[in-house]
Amino acid sequence: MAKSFNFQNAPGYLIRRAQQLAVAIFMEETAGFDVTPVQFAILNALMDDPGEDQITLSSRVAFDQATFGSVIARLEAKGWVQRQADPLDKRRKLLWLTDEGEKTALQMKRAVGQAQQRILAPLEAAERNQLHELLSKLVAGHESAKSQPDDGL
Amino acid sequence: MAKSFNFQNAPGYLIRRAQQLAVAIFMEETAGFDVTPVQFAILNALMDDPGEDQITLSSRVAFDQATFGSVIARLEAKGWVQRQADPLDKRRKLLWLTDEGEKTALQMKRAVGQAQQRILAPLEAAERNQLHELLSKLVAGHESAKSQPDDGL
DNA sequence: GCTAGATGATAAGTATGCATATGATGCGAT
DNA sequence: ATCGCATCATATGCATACTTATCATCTAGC
Repeated sequence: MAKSFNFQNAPGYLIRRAQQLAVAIFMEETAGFDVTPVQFAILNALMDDPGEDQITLSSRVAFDQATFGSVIARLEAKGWVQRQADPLDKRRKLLWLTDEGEKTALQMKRAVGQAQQRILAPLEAAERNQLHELLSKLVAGHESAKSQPDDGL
Repeated sequence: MAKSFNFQNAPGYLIRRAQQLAVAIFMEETAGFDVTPVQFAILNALMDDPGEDQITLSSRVAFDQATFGSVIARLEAKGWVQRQADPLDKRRKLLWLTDEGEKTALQMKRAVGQAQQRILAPLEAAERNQLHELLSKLVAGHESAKSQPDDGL
């Protein structure tokens, strides 16, 4: 019937829609904190690894380094993150959570957890596990393919 | 171990990563066409429904209307889309593919199809179907929740 | 017909997301 | 020690995404 590509069934389209939903739900649940998914991921990663440099941290949260600086600047402006030059390598800037940043991040955890629940709400428990495994496999597969140029396709 | 939320296992994080991968693969496969996933979706939708107005079309491709105008402007600048005021309702601008736009969109189809294949490459055939169904259910579930309970679809 | 509210489109502002370039710095080889 | 190259951070530019506001136009209700 349609001479066009049925984009609504394409995985790329479904993934984009899922991403829209996930972000919208995250923003709803964390309304009042003035935080975005990426900003929370950064705060969270900094809780586990304080003093990390921007490059290392940006790769940990799968974020491009170009935008990363401006995101950090916003977190710094909110008083949640501190930036400090590495005395051993002046190219680097190391990052720490402020006390305020850590306190706020911990307060957000409940809302973020509820957002993750709400994202999966339309699925049964078994289906949630399935989706998690499939997405993990998908992401992991492409990540290993990226690092191995001749992985045999 | 970690006092932080394990964001790398959160569905929101996995969906964001999947979206990054999907867009990157799309751009690789369609390199040379100078097109983005959203732009292709618009061209594609216009093939099926020529003469649609921007609001209707933006909801069909799940795109916010504010950005939609600028995307259309880029497609217009490339000579792929024509915009024309609706004589029956001067608020509306109706959209058509140009001959060039239609020709190019058809040429892109193969590359887009290959991108979709590559996105799913890490999964087995059965898993691809599973993922498709789970994402469809997820998206559909949130869409019905968003609309009125008695909207009858 | 006239006006109040709804609707289509655009504008402005913020925040990713990515590619490329640039400057500062570190490091290895000579 | 210095030169060449790699690395970290930043800057620039484009393209989504979303929110709110504004303007023009349409339509309903009277």
